[in-house]
Amino acid sequence: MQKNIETFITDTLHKKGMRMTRPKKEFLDFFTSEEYLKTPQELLENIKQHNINIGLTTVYRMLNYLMEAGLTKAYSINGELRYIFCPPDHHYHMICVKCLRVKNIFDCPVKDVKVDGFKIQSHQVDFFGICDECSKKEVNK
Amino acid sequence: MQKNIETFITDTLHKKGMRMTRPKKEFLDFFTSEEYLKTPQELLENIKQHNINIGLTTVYRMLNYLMEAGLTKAYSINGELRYIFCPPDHHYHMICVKCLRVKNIFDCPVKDVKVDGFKIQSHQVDFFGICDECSKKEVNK
DNA sequence: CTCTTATAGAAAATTATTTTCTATAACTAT
DNA sequence: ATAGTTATAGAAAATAATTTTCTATAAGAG
Repeated sequence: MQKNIETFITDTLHKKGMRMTRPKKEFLDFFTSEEYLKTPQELLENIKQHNINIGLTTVYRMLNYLMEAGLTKAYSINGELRYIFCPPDHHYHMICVKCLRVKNIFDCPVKDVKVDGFKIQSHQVDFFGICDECSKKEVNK
Repeated sequence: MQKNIETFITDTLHKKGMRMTRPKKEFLDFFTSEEYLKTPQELLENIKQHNINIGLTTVYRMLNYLMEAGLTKAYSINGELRYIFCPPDHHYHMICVKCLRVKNIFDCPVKDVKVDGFKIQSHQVDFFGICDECSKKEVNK
């Protein structure tokens, strides 16, 4: 976890009277630098593989908190909810449909416009494709 | 449900050895013309309000089937999975963040391109905003 | 119209998620 | 630093969401 993200999240927590603790840090340390869409279970397992012990409840609580804070996004893939950390100012996702790797894309060309009677408030653009590594693995590219 | 959609889905079902039945038709009749993101429970309730009786299991089975067929999309909103029917050739969604109304937008300006090592295979663009009706209801527009 | 087989839906089983509870640890004020 | 206050972690229990099982029924083929 980059220092600035940790500081940012710690400040956000404090504004709500919440505390930055070891389990939260351990979770964020892993989650904020994870590149793949993961289920809560997978996140816990991955973290435990690093010999770090936190509870599943903490994973759920952090995911809920980060979702509310707009710092995480959930995708329903094959009936499973999978999560990815979203840096504060990201706009696009590039998602590999094979390995579920996600890349954040920051530059946003879309302006505030009115479409078909709707005032645009926010937007998300998600591209689904094959990442370079999965391309290499393909027999029939 | 428009005739052409029903025919299209019936054909798709038959290709898999599945049958078009009264409960499936009742569900599709409602779901394919529903404009708002709904939970499975809500869909069932709405259908029952029309004095039509189908089971929750059928709702889940149809949603799973339509998701697989690419004819439905799920959004995780406030921790709830909400579904919307997607016509075969839609590309964009306009989603009202207040009432969860969804409009399909068909024209797609995005081409097959390679971005940051990813070959784009499909994409989705989801705009979140305030629909015209919710705009009218707002005190502070 | 008959026959074969997918189906609906109730109930049970399973899975995912949230809540409860209490010892512990984080921050505040001394 | 240290003591006091209160949010917290995480296990267990509770709940909610979803899937599976099972069998009478109905769809569609011939």
